[in-house]
Amino acid sequence: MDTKPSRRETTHERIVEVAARVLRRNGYSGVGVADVMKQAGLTHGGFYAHFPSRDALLAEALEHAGRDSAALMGRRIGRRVARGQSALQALVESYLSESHLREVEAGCVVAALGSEMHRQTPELLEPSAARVRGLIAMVQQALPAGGTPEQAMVIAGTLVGTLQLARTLGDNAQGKALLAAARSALLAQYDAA
Amino acid sequence: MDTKPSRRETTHERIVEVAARVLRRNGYSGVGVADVMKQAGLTHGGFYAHFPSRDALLAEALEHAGRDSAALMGRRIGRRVARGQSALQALVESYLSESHLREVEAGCVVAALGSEMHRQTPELLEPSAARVRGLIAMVQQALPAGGTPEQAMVIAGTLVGTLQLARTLGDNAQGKALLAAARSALLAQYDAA
DNA sequence: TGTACATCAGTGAACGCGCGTTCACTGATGTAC
DNA sequence: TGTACATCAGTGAACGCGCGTTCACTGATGTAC
Repeated sequence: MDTKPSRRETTHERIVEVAARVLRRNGYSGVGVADVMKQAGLTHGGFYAHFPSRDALLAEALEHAGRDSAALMGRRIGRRVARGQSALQALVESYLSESHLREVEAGCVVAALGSEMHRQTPELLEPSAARVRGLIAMVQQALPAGGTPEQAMVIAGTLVGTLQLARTLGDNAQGKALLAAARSALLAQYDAA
Repeated sequence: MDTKPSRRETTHERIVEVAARVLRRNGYSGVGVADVMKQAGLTHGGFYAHFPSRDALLAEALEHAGRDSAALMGRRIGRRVARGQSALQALVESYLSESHLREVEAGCVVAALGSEMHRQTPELLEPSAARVRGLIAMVQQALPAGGTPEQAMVIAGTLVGTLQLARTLGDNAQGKALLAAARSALLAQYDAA
């Protein structure tokens, strides 16, 4: 059923992909129309043939970034589960990995934007809140049988907060110590094993 | 020993106080020189008699915001301890309170800026990282005897992440449920009682 | 205590720059016959 | 299959605005005698 995407659709998608990475790397206010278009191989004038406004791009970029990082996380979790880890252990160790510490622009959008989300206009707040709900749902799915929504919320908060603090302290012993502390605490408390 | 502060020092302090609030409310990029000066009752031209650059103001504002919110939190914790709560319970319930959910501009600077900190230039990154270490130290002090640095790190991460997610979901049932879930989980796990 | 002058905090206009947005135009794609 | 034309994606110059920063100036504070 999928018809081949038009040139226009391909370009649109490419702009959103670039924006989804820039958004995570630089934050909401760090996404510039001209910069994104340039990275997509275009000139900035054509932007408004694709989006009614910069905010409309950001809203699409948020969704794309959410799907993108969930897919990446899903692949990593899958590999760990195939090696015998529980779903929760795979999630916690993937999320609180040193790769995720470094790969901001491909990583969790909630960790990348968490402290800025509540300040956005409704047009961006709603899709941002949806990313938070999505993260909590992802954690919930990884919980062992009997895991409660409350547990999923707390774990999601711990993942996001710990990753942010670790990124601030840096890709060094201090940051890694934070990740390691949270990994072992979460697994000791919530993993069925 | 303190000599009365000069007019210049009083003004300087007032500018920093305003900036410390604006910084938490609007984020790093939301602090404008003209806006801060206006809120301090001045015109923007005088700014560079007080600070070599906007970044220098932000560095001072970070420190001020850290002391400011630590002092506020300290007072609230003191009142709860006087009523018989443990230090950890007082910290957790103050930090994850609905007041703190709402009072962004007087609240924890790490929660307010967490996801933006790692993107700052060294001049701002270092004072930001110092705020993170300060928060972890504050948690450590509230832990019961035998509490480890690793526990302090995880609790700090959970506090910061949960507050951010709750703020994003809003001052409503969803946000409050997040706070409540984290309060009971943390106390069940780490409070000596 | 009172006056004259030097110092200094703050004013307000101006600057250069980057950004989001608009728009007339161009060159390529694709359709009609 | 080939040509003529319409459609459409992308170009690049220009706009208005806000921002950080500079600077000559003013009015108030405080010191010297």
